[in-house]
Amino acid sequence: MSLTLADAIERHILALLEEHGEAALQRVEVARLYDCAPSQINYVLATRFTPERGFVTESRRGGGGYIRIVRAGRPELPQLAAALRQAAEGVSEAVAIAVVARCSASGWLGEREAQMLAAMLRRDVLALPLPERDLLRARLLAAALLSLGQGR
Amino acid sequence: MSLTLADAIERHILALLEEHGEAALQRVEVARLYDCAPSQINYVLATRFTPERGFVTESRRGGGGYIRIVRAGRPELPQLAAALRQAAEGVSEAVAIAVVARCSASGWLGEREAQMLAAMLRRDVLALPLPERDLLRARLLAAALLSLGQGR
DNA sequence: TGGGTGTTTGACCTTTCCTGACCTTATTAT
DNA sequence: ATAATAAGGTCAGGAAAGGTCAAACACCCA
Repeated sequence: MSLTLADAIERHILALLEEHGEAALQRVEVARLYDCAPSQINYVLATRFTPERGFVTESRRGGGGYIRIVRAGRPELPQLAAALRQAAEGVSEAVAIAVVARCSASGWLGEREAQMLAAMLRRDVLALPLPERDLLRARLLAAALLSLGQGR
Repeated sequence: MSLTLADAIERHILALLEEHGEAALQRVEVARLYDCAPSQINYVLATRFTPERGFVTESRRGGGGYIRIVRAGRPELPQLAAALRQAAEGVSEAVAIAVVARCSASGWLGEREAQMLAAMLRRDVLALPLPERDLLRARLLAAALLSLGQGR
């Protein structure tokens, strides 16, 4: 049960989250603190603070750059979104419309939100050849539902 | 999170806008106030007070010169959508976010709708190679805004 | 022992910020 | 008129972040 560097950094970030409700950090600083390559921070974010696990990250480059991690709120929608993301075969237009309709009916999506989503997920808007199109649609739907899970 | 010089100047201008409905300033004065190069003001204007974000700037050179910044009126959704669709180069993530923010600020998009759109238009969600990615983003954004324009 | 999974690094890239040298335009003094 | 002066504009370039990706490494476990 060796504590890897990645684990240590994960705890570091979790502690910050616990204490302040959000974790704001500078990549180089954390890297220096743990004496590792800066890209190691990206690895930790990519493997542990993913949307599937209920985290949202935001960052800015350049002078005064930063990385911010926050917890996503309600668990139900993110789970639905995670399921969608794992739909490796992608999501057809018909299925997507059905999902949107169900979310709308149950109150998760407003009338306008549902309409907007449906418009964006159309075949002719995505306009990609078929294996990729359904995959993209799945990613879009997942991103949309996930984003709602984080309140605000 | 470090406030950069550009951020500080942005706030300065926003405060003026908030207070007087417009911001009229002299480039050298502001530069002196923040102890920076005058061209820094142009940088702030070029990156933050753009048409995409709903600002209009006007200026005059020579003696008695000035810079004036005002908020633009409410954008017309169908026209915005048409412009987006015809953007031959596509739409970068930065521009897309700016457009969404502007529509949100002007009341066309609700908070949740803006959040959802921003999440869907991210690079890593679209996940396509670069010429196509920006084109797809343009189509998605246009479809979304247009769908709302229809409902009126 | 060999293959798979997860970790770590380093080289290279993109974005953002900020300045300084040089240019253009308007006003004012001669 | 012309020259001096007083604005603002442009652009290239350097510095300061964070991002990406492939390759090397490490640790299981059949």
